[in-house]
Amino acid sequence: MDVLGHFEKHVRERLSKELVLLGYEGDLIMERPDHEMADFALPCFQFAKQLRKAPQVIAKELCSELTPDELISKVWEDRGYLNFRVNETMLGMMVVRDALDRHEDFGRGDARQGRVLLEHTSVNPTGPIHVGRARNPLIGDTLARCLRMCGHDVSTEYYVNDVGKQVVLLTWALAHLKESDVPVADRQKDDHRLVGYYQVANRMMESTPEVAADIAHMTQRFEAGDPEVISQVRKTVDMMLEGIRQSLSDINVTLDRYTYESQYILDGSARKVVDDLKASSYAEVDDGGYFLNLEEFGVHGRDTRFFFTRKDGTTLYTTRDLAYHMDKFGRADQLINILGEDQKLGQKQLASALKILGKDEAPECVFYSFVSLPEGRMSTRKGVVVYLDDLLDEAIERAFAEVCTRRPDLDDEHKRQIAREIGVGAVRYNIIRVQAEKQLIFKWEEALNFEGNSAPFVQYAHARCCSILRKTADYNREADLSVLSDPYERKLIWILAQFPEVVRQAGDKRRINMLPTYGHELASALNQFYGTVPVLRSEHQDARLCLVEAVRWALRNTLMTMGIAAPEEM
RNA sequence: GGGCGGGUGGCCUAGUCUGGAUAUGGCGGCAGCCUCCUAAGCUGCAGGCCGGGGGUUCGAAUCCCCCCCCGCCCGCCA
Repeated sequence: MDVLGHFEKHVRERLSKELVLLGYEGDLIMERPDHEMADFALPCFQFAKQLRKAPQVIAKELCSELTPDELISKVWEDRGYLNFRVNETMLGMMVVRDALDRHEDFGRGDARQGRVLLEHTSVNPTGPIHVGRARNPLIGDTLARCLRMCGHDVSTEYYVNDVGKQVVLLTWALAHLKESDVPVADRQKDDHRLVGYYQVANRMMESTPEVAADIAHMTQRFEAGDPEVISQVRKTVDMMLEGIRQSLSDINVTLDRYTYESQYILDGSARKVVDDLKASSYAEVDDGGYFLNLEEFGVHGRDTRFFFTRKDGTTLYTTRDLAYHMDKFGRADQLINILGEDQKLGQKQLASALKILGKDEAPECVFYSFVSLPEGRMSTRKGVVVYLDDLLDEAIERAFAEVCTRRPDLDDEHKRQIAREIGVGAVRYNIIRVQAEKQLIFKWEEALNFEGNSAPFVQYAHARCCSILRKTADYNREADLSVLSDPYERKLIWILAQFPEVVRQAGDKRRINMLPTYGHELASALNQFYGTVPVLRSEHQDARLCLVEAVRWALRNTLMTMGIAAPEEM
């Protein structure tokens, strides 16, 4: 158990014992008030009814029984609250020691049972990733890192949509359009080069019936299993996917596995899903197309009919997705999907269908709202987009300019390295820091924010720690930490001590936005300490160096779980 | 029409699950701080009927009901 958790458990145990003596049975709720107020607080209103006493009286009675001990330095009553101050010296010694002993494992939870399969990104390979969709890989990758930090065994997966009209259309475009037919791409990466073909072909399909018929014919050949078309489509998808993979890699996102949708047609598992569903009592037919009646699964109105075959008997996207989920359940104990909010109904229907197929668990979903532009929604098809690659380039370029003015002493390669780490960090941080359900409007000046609540702020605090540590050849890591009693030191220790708990909660609650919030808070406390309390050449130099190194590990580990580099100088 | 999610100072945002003591921070604004460990920093000031209305409660940003605004979804598409 983490150090602060140990303190809290101790307080709870002592409280429970006293409450039993007072005649109270039941749970007790403790709070973490503002640090200036107290460390732990017990609102005694919760006991008033059962004990038939005023909260103030209960608090006073508890207060007189709960004498300070090794872990608790102060207990006092205040308007019905019983407040606690922990023994800050003890907390400081224990938590700094923990960080200095465990380094990159500081904050890491004990190994947990079961394999987690986290599906994220899974964007259609029809164009480069735009910032509207970038929320998906960033939430997914950060959650994966966070869950691993919590002690889970996590593997990540991208479901590649290589079946259907969209990819056939793109394939058709590559075969029938000349380079001169499409606008010149801004960059030579295949995803950017190819998206122009996709956009032009979409317009042609809408305006000229012959093209639409041609593409429809190609789609039929594809679905009939024509090996030539299938291999052509696969080739196109792989080109596009390589570009997407590169973009993901540029923002520190790598996936453990790419699973192609076509696999489930080829291996017959989609067909098996159709057969199994047809055999169920929920299956009905309308004009040759089979659907499930989901009335009793709480899916009402027009959404009740959940089709799983076309009238010609071929499978649908949803059918393949069912086969994919059956496959995933065979490979993991727990499924998590990161999805856009437009997938909610589909996931509900999918969960019902899985139940019909005999699975009693449903995948857990994290939904996010879309990022839009001030002008409205982004669309790859219409070309109304800001691509992730462009945002990233801009961020890195601005960071580079900033590094050049601040650190002219560094060589060019080093400056570029730091600029990359800052640019990537800023982009990741700004998307991750807001709650997933909140709708975002993309604004360049916000996405490129390098001050205040931003990645560079946290990275800078880390670099400051490194800078101090770098200036001392060596120091006594066994120094007496009980001298750390300055208010800024105590505040810093208190926030440092929250780290393991923050990681745990961010993972368990799937609320990764707690990580940037915490990172900012810790960095801010470090900056305040830095500005007020001298470390080098001070009377408590070694103890303070221990604290700085402990904070450095916490900052580094916070940044790492967000997929953001922790530069040693900037 | 139905379903789901958001609404917190000028702008953005934490907290809502698990109700508690003066609602978290940032941006922007104003005023200060670099002979001292990197000023991507620090300090101070101004700015809030937590969308509106009812209810539950000793106590509501948080729970319940109604309403308003914004987003998303409601294809034999993917």
